[in-house]
Amino acid sequence: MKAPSPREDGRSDGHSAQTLDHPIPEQTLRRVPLYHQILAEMLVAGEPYVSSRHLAGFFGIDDTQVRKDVSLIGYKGKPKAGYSVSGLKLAIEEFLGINYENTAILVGVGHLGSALSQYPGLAQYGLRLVAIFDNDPAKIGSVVGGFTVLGTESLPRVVRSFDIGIAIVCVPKGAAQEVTDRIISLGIKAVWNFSPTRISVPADVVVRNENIALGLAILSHYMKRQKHAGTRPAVPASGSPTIVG
Amino acid sequence: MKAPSPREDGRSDGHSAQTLDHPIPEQTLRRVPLYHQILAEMLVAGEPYVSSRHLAGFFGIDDTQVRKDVSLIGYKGKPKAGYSVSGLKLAIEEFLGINYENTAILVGVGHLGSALSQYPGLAQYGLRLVAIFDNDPAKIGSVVGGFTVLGTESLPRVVRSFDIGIAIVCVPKGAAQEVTDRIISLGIKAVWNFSPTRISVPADVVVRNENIALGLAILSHYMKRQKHAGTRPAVPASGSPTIVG
DNA sequence: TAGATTGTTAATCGATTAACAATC
DNA sequence: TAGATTGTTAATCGATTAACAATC
Repeated sequence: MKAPSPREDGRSDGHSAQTLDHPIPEQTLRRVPLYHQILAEMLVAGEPYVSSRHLAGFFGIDDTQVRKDVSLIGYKGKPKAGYSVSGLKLAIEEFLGINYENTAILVGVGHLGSALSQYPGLAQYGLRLVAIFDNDPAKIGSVVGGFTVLGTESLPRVVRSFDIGIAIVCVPKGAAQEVTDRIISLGIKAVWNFSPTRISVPADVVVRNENIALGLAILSHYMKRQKHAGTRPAVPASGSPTIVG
Repeated sequence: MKAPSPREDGRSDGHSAQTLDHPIPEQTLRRVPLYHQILAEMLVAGEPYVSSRHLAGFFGIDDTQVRKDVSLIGYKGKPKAGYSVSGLKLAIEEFLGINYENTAILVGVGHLGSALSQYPGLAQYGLRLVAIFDNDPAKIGSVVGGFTVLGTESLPRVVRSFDIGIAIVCVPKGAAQEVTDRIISLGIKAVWNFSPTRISVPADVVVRNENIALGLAILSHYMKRQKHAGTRPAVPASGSPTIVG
């Protein structure tokens, strides 16, 4: 198997469009959506202000870390009061770009694709699903989550008419790269890949390879360690929470 | 909203059981499952050896990084030849604990729970799903992915009879903490949480909070940056791939 | 005002990368 | 053997945490 050589063929399998310059640390980018989640719950609970210390407590991190992250996204708090919950939440949304509505299509209406097409979290983060596709004649024409499943021959027409920004790929392993190449040839610049394999894209396209099973592998390792840890004396009250992406 | 105080109440929302000592860097733990995925594909392709340089190429990282990671999991390569694909793959499986069969239950048979109960990737990583549960009378008794949906009153019986290790939680936001507490009271020590909220667990329980929408937030930020990056001259051939968990 | 909290600079810590001897 | 590749120690880089002045 040949490894991709991004320097030669201009393809990469990461957020290559981002790597041109790095003003925002990757770790900050991982934490910010977590803050957003807490802030959304606080807003519902009607809490007007939150301190960096309080926010840090949810993740077992240092409060300086929170202040630095907030500073990086360009939001200012009030000394003594803390951060405005609604203000910081909005600033994060602006920073992440989740209040711009992004139109999306989904390709591959299997179990996972079907679940995603009905997942309320997508709309919550500004994603508007416009159409779903499959190449199985038995599925084409059926209705899933309010969408009529279209055949892949309709891809060019739909992508052009709706100015689609994101393609969600949920096809089987063997079809993932081929489907992705085809979608990209239609002009789509962002791919959210849920197929159980990594895909490569040209340097001007953003891709995020999700792999649900990878999370299981990490969980599995911690379970194994925990079993063995039981044989050693436990150190009480020293376990602080860890964020594991 | 009150932040959890792990030092006081012994609860945390991370892999607290792991934080007692840290022999393995968190970043290594994130990369190792990615290596495994590539090695699995290479094994199918019949390639006997792989060099650290080749493996590193898939992720745009330094080959020294790969050698250090491999060294941390305790596997040895052959100078000049590289690593045995099957040997390293097996060593990773041993290290992650994914060749020990873990029995699991799944609670909450909504769209996502239903998709997960039929996801072939679970078995691939050593997870054996034993039963699925819901509290909706309309779902109880129906068959999803080969499992008859059980009512939650059957939880104690099933957990005890099958020595269940992992609970996969796919219930709505409002029910997640309550369901988790109940499961833990039955003796389960690992929770894989797919509900769209963070859950807290006692220090001796391992939890992994997955949130599909967080990935979308990160992708969204990169898309936004990419749009703006178009106004600056692009630096060609410098974009190396980035792993974004 | 006094006290609490932000924002930022400096110090520490950990992770990545470079250098290179050991090995086949 | 010569050349390629591992394994590991040292140097660099980046991220976290500590310290503290500024602010309300």
